[in-house]
Amino acid sequence: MVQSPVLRSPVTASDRLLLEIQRAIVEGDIPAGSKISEPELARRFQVSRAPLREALARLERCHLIERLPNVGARVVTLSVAGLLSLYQLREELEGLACRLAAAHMDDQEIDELKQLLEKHLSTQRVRDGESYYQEEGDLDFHYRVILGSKNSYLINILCDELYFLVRMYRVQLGMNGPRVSRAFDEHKAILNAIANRDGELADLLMRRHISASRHNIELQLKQMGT
Amino acid sequence: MVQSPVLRSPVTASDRLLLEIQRAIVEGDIPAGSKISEPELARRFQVSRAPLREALARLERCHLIERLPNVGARVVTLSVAGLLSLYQLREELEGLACRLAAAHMDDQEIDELKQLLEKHLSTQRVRDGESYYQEEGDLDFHYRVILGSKNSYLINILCDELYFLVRMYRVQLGMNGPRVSRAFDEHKAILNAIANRDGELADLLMRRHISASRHNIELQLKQMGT
DNA sequence: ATAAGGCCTTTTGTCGACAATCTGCTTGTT
DNA sequence: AACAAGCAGATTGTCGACAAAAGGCCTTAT
Repeated sequence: MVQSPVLRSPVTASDRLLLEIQRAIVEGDIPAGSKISEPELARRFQVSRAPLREALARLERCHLIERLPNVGARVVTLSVAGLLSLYQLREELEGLACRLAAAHMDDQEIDELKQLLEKHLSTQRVRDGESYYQEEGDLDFHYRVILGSKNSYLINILCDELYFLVRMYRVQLGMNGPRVSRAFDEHKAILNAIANRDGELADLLMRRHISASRHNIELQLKQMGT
Repeated sequence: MVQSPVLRSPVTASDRLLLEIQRAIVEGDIPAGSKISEPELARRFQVSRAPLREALARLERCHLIERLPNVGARVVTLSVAGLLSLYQLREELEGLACRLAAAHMDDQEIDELKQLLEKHLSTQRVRDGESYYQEEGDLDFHYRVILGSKNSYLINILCDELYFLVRMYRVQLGMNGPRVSRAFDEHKAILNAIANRDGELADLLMRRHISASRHNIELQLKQMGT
């Protein structure tokens, strides 16, 4: 089984490029919707175009850029329609992941996940309402559950192909509302269901959790619009 | 909205390569599990390694090959576990696609799909039990429904990333049983549900349809094993 | 004034060669 | 005889340059 591209440490130049450009796009350092100039990026990162193009191919794979033949690449634009499509998928896929995780995670993995949540709780109390938790911690929990499904295709789609786009929406729309503590409780409920081997319940709770998260971002979007 | 890589006619050398190698792998012309030699393929298709590597990157994207840094690419191996994972996902995703299609397909699209089924029926009657229907026609129906969902991420995952692997399993395990006519009836029932705007029912029927198809292939696999 | 057409510049796609890394074998040692 | 170290061959990753295509700009005709 091949390891996830995002987890393995960068061994090659294009690996390093991928991580750097990924971060730059997610953080908005390279603005959404902007054209990508291969010569410019090659100069900026001090590499030839060969590894750069390899990295661009992988960026396309995680939906951060769009390429047209003989025209070039462009950073994706964020939209309400895109957000809805994305979260629609996440609801379905992460729901499935929960059902599978309840069946396939062993007791040790569940224990480790419990400990992770406890760590989140303390972190959250120390710097309550901090966006760090929302950005990394939340996704970390989801990450673990997805890995627990043991379905390699599901893992690949969620962790490699959609993960960064989700982060991009969150970062660029400034997710830092009061949903943090609520999200934590929801995580705990989901994990309980998994620990009880109640896949159906975990599925349902995860769908609600993601649905609530989507609502939250939609609100943020409309708030910005007015 | 960027057009599907598999639909657009090949404009560049790597496009052409992708199609040719895709076919070769799906049909077993390049055997499952075999190592991919870049120099060899480059000679075989009369191109340099640059477009070849571009094509390989896209082949990895649709799960037909697996690459390791500094080691190279290898055609995927087919396994029961892989098949189950794949069909698990399809059930979920194509179920969702049906629900969305019932909501988003317009009357004209539904009419066209009805005509497609009629065409399948006549084709099936003429050369009944032919594998052509099973290979192309069935996937064609699924294809249309997926496109009808209007969810670009869902379309991308199913039509670009999983489609060819599904075909590979079917072709290499020789799907040509008596399921053909039954599958046709199931398609008709699904389409009816969509036409009636009954997304829930379409979802349920599609899940059953795929589940039955999975059972069929599993049977074939076990039959080969004994 | 506007629209069509052709040039020019820039960008993308492809090529062949070089550098870095891995694989398998030989060789030497315990 | 078994195992480790090192070497040779081949393969992958990267580079710089060339070819082909797209987009912009100017000219020209209506």
